Amino acid sequence: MTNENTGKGRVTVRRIAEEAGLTIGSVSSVLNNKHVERRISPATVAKVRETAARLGYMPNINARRLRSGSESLNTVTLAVITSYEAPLTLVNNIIKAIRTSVDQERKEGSPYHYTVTIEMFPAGDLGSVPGLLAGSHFNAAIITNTTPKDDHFLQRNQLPYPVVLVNRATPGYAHVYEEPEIGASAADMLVDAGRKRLAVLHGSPVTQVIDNRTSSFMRQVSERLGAPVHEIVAGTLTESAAAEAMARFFDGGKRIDGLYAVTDGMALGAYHAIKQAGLTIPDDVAVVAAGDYNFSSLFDPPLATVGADPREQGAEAVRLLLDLIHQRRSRKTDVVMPGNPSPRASVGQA
Amino acid sequence: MTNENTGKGRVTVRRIAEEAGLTIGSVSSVLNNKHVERRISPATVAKVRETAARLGYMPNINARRLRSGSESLNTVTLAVITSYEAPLTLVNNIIKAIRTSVDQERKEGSPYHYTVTIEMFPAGDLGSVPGLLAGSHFNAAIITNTTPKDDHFLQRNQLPYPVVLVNRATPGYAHVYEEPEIGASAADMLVDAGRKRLAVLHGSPVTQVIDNRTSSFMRQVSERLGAPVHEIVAGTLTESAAAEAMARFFDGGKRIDGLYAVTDGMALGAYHAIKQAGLTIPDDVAVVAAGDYNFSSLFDPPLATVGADPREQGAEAVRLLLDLIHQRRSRKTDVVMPGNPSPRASVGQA
DNA sequence: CTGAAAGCGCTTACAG
DNA sequence: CTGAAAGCGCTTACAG
Repeated sequence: MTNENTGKGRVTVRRIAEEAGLTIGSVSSVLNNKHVERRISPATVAKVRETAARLGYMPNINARRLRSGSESLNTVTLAVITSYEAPLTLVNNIIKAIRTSVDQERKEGSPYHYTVTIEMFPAGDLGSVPGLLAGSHFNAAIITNTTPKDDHFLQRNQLPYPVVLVNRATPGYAHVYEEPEIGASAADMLVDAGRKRLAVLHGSPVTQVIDNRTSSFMRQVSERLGAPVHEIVAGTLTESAAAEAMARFFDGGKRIDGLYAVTDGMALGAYHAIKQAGLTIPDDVAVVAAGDYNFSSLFDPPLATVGADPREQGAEAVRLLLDLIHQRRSRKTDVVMPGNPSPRASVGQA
Repeated sequence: MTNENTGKGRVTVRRIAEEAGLTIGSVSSVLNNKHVERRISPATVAKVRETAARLGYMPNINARRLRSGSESLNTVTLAVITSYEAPLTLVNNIIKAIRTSVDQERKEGSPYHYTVTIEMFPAGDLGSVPGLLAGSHFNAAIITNTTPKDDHFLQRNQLPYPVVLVNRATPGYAHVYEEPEIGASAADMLVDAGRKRLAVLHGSPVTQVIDNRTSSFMRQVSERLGAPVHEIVAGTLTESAAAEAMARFFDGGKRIDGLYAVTDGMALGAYHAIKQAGLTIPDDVAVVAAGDYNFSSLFDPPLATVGADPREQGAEAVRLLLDLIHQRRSRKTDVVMPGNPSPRASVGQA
């Protein structure tokens, strides 16, 4: 059952042909199930199959696609690049949007065929993505969930193909990002509801968008109340990490009457901890979040949110990338996604 | 700003060379930023860049990777294939698991480099995935969220490369699937809690796993209570569709005291509708769900679940696929993920 | 039925 | 500084 290919580099059709005493043409025909039309003898077929299996042959996909002609000609490879610490919510929205846009293009008669690859990198190490600098792995990319270190990397190395950065403004690239004053509307919602002792709940990795959401909140609170804001920091951006961080905060005996969570997933964790602490929402603690999921209105009580619509953001990023590819928009285009403040029961509003 | 390439097929280095009066070697060197070491004149550099931009040149990634030598040699392309109607939760878990497994392999000195592509197909039209039959687009695949029609397709056309089917047993392939009696444990939980008027909440697309979850529940209820089960069918498997379907059900004046939702996302929607109807969980309606997310315990009240751990399932699928690739396990391997019944407050348990 | 050869688009030594 | 050529691994006419 074990692969017999030992230390001779990857197995190729040539290797199989040598091993089986045949030509590469015959080998290829059998491997592509063309042996019937090519009238290859059963013995040869069997020998090729046996040898390929024994050596653990895996075709070189690049060679196959290159050779397979017309289809390869119009293939555009799109990469969705994300740090792997970050939630995949945004990536999901991007993938779905690619699907939609590409279907649309095809209906309009576009000759292109798109392939989507996912690349993940450890936050701060964007440079480790293979083919990133050379452009040897994809024709265009949407990059998201970068840290400041990654942003510096992008600024030093202008990538030589169409790129859309989501949620981060770095000179020289096209961007789609959430209006940076999202946090200020959150602050307004809480202050307008008469809340005075406020906290912000955030966590790692601190991407640009998380940082914006946090700092614009703190700035606005300081401006309106002149009071400091508690910073509650979770280990990660997950629901459970948020619940733990909130529980620790309450265990420390601290009290607040208004909370801003930088994602609605974290708000779900916060809801749990608040209720566990015997407090009610919104009477004891009003809660507002920036939105990433699409079901905040189903929370109990329905969660007030201030973020940009993440589906629309994914769609916009894909639209922009395709426009860059087809040279319909400039590489310096910036699209700002407006916040969509939705006061709901969690801040005492219907 | 518009692409000047009109109707002459895709632009290649050759085309740029002709257009600029140069050789393809020079063109390639400039496009790869090798013009300094190759001491190419500034005039030539400018001309190449201008021409490439004007024609809207996009390199053929397959040719680049093929030519770029050693790296291409050991590249294995993995596809994650899913119907695009289905939630991407499982796909996320698979992608994360690939990342983990691949990192692990590299630490152990594997010479392979993995590339991940995502392919989506309209439920029931798996055959539309490019390169699926020929194996010309990837070396191995994890396929999930198939409908019975897709399963028939797979059975008729045995794919000529390693494949792992997730949540569906089709002859001739390796599988990872949830223990099919999940629904029975859900029924037991509700019946043991003294509930008698039960309903199941499900929706489209009806994949094998959704069907299993539903039918094993109905069978077990019928066996233990001898009573019929209400079937509440949502338009899709989303949270909001579930909320709407439940609201319609209650509006119709129907009453139940126990609900089984086939995903926990749907349970979230159901929670909302139940509370809206002025009912309490679990006193009026006990709720249990099969789990796809990882935060059911943060629901209010914490949601009882019966599903297999989706992260573990993703990890297992990837492990199996890599084993098939390296010929360490047989193509007929079946991995059954045991259910993990977690009674929680939503069925009246601590 | 099988072998020998062309060529996909590209990069990179090598020779001038 | 630039041109001409080899060759990545593969598939597919074409000639026997």
